[in-house]
Amino acid sequence: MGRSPCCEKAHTNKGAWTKEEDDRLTAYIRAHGEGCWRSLPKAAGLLRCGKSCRLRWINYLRPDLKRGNFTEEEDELIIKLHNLLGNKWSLIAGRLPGRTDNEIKNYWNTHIRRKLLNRGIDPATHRPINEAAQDASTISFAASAVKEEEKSGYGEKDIKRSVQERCPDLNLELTISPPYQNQNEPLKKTGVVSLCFACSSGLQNGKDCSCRISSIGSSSSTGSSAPGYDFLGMKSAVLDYRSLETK
DNA sequence: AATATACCCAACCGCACCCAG
DNA sequence: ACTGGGTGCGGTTGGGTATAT
Repeated sequence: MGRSPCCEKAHTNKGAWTKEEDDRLTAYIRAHGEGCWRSLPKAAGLLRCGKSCRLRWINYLRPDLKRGNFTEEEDELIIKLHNLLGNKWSLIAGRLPGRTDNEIKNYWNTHIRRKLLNRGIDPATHRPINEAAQDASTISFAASAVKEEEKSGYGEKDIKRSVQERCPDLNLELTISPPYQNQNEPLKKTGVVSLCFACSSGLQNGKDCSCRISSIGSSSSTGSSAPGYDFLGMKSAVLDYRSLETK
């Protein structure tokens, strides 16, 4: 059977958009708003697939887009979010106003990957490359949940549902486990260790480390005795995902 | 100056999810 | 419960541009 194609490919333009097409699309969306992408091309007089129109608008024509280079702060935020979320570019983009998932994905693949590799960090696991190779254990909640479910023999849908059940609407109240804890390194006597991103990525006391002072004597805002980790500037063992809503 | 190579990014493709019927 | 249309997402590709040889 198969699904019907999203558009009549024989009569649609492909490739780069012309100025005229951009103008038509922009004018139409300004007049009628977003949505109904399937019927939009015809209504707007465009020989384009609806998906293509949506992509062009979202990634290029939207007036609230922030063009230009990523700042150092954006870089670090992307790295932190990727460490937590993995390749969930749309979720990451949701935390970077004016940036699109496609833009962030491209930026990750062309700049940040290399940046992390230069730091000796595996961009996939956010752990030092040599150790990431030795131990492929997971670093994110979702990934570890998937791994657990895989062991138990559930299918992909079950896995996703399970993650979703644990994280309804991604309003997750997660306890973030440290991405890596060197077994040979004893915990600080207080038993409460607040790790900055550099440390949690395996660069303890590196030049990017910002927790050398805060790691002593700080405690989790939850008041629990569990170790707290400084993530996204929140010295807490719990990350509230309600602030990570999707677009 | 010409050619090769690397890099960047817009756009495409296929799949999965959501939801109305 | 099932089906199919609409939409969103992530991976990949291809063409343009910059840099190296």
